[in-house]
Amino acid sequence: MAKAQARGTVGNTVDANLIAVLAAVTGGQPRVLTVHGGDALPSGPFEHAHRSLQTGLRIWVEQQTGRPLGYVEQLYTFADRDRAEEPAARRVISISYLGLTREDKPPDGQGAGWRNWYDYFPWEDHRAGPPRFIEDAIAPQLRDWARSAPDRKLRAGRLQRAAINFGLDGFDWNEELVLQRYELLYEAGLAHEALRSQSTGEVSLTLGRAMTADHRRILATGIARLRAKIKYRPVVFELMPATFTLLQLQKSVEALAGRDVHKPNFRRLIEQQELVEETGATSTEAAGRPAKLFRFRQAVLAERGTTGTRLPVSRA
Amino acid sequence: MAKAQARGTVGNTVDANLIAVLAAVTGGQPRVLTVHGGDALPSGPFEHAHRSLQTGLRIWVEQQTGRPLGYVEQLYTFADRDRAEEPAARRVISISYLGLTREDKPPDGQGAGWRNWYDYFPWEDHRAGPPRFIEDAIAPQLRDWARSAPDRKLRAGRLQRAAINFGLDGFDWNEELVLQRYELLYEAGLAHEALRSQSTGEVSLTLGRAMTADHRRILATGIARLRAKIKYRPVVFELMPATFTLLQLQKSVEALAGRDVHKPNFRRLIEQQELVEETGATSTEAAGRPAKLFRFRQAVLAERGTTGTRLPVSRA
DNA sequence: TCAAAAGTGTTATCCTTACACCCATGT
DNA sequence: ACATGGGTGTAAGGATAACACTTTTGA
Repeated sequence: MAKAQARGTVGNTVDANLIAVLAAVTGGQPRVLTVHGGDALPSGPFEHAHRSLQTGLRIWVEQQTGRPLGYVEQLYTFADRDRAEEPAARRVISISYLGLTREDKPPDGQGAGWRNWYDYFPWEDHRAGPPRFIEDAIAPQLRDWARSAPDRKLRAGRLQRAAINFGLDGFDWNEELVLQRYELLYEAGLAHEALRSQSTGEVSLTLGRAMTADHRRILATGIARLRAKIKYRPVVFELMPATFTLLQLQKSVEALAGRDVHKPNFRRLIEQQELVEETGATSTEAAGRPAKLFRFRQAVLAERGTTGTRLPVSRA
Repeated sequence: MAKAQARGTVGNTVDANLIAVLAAVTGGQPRVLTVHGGDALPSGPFEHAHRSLQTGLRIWVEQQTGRPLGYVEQLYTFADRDRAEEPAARRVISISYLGLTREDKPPDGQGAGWRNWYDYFPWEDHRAGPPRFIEDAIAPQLRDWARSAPDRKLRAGRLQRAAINFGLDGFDWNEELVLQRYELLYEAGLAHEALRSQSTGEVSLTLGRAMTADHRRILATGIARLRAKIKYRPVVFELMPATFTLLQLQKSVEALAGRDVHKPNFRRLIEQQELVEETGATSTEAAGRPAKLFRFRQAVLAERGTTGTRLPVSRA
């Protein structure tokens, strides 16, 4: 039965590369772990000694960051030659993962550090409403690009894609379309990573920091996955300290989703779903009335195979 | 920046294998394409000549089945040694895909053929209510397995997992937990593919046909993904002929989801979402009053980046 | 006339979202 | 007093699921 796998494989071996989008939330901001002085995701080769891809990844990340890896899920595997920088004498397959941690201590040397992920995707942060530069700077450039299409139909298609993805012309903003937006900007020539080296090395405030190779695409994939996931799986808690107030929890969700949430309804939703339990203690860290401290009810992971954290978005 | 990728890769090359879950719906039954006389999924090596993983997969599947591949999405990549059959002198990475087609003509030779996927997962078909053998045969075996756990806590955990996954003890059936159910049976020693060769070669009517290597796990992953996806993306139409009646559409959805749907509400939901448009023609194929023929409104793919086909399930 | 399928009308219920408001604490 | 955050009540609107019923065809 395994004959087909043996046939024709000679000379077609590849290198397998593991690459991680490691996310945390600190100070109300979503962060991603970068290495090599920033702008590269941690990665390393999959070795024969590794029992599985995930264990290989864990080993690598722990070596590079000095921190154990908690929740991990696979993102995507690719081997496209399109965007490779080198002519590639040998073929490389990249298997990407999303990991969630708490940014409790600074990562070990080697240029590793945490970075606000909106540095790379400024247009994704709608917590104070849609950033003005979407209408002012991005939309015009996308419309120019649309107009440059050879035929009428293609032009209309491009305009519509821009409108849907960026919430223009009456379309609602959909925070999950992170990857589609990045791909659109890339297609429109507004996100080529090469731009960085050509220019002064300065970073565009509206079009974001570039990253090594196609790491920004992988990061976009990770953010999109996380934004979708927080709505139906209780993964936010992987990013929270052991105890937290409901406002802290809300701020974390908002940081990830990039949009504001309706406070009273958020609290009801969380409590009604019995995702958390009171610790009995209260916090006076923030101004105002002391808040009850909560902890995640680990039991829910066993009780429900499914279940998540719905977001009562604020349409205002 | 690519230094980390170069370091330490020597001697760690692997073979990359592409493997496909190809689904169709015919005669109201969900089918999966198998090769080698059945019980193996089509697969083949990823070659350096392939521009990307997906193109490699398309080439392979088209060779093995003589049919072009339509909608394709990546499922999962794995390299676990756990379930490998051979001691594995060389390491193999398998990248699995889900593809959707129409089973219009029989596939070309080489032992390829379409098989009802419930042959492999009999417990997944709840279209006529939960199969009686879940309570009669599967549940008792799972409870025995739970009882065999060394400590009290583990026993309780196993019982609860069984209940959640198979809809026992008052839990609702959740059709998306296909993979979790298979993994549970596997863990409980009820789904080891090895059983087939040990026994008379006969197939258990309640525990399903076995497949080569870990292909059944991959198939479970594909079914789970498809069942989740039909609820928020209009993918069913990939499996439908150019024109169809609403009942045919409903039957296809039911075949995939493995559960019945409320007819009047399903029709309203589909029409209200404007996923389809009338062709003007009617069909008298089935008994009863002639039904209007519809076609998928291709425009929706452009109009919405998102949107799907909700299921108004029949709780009866 | 009956079976089989196509369709329509309507209702009860729940969930989502929003609005309005009060409470407790520190400065 | 007031700013800041905590917390409760409730109502409008929409979506979901169910029930009851009529219509059109072929056998």
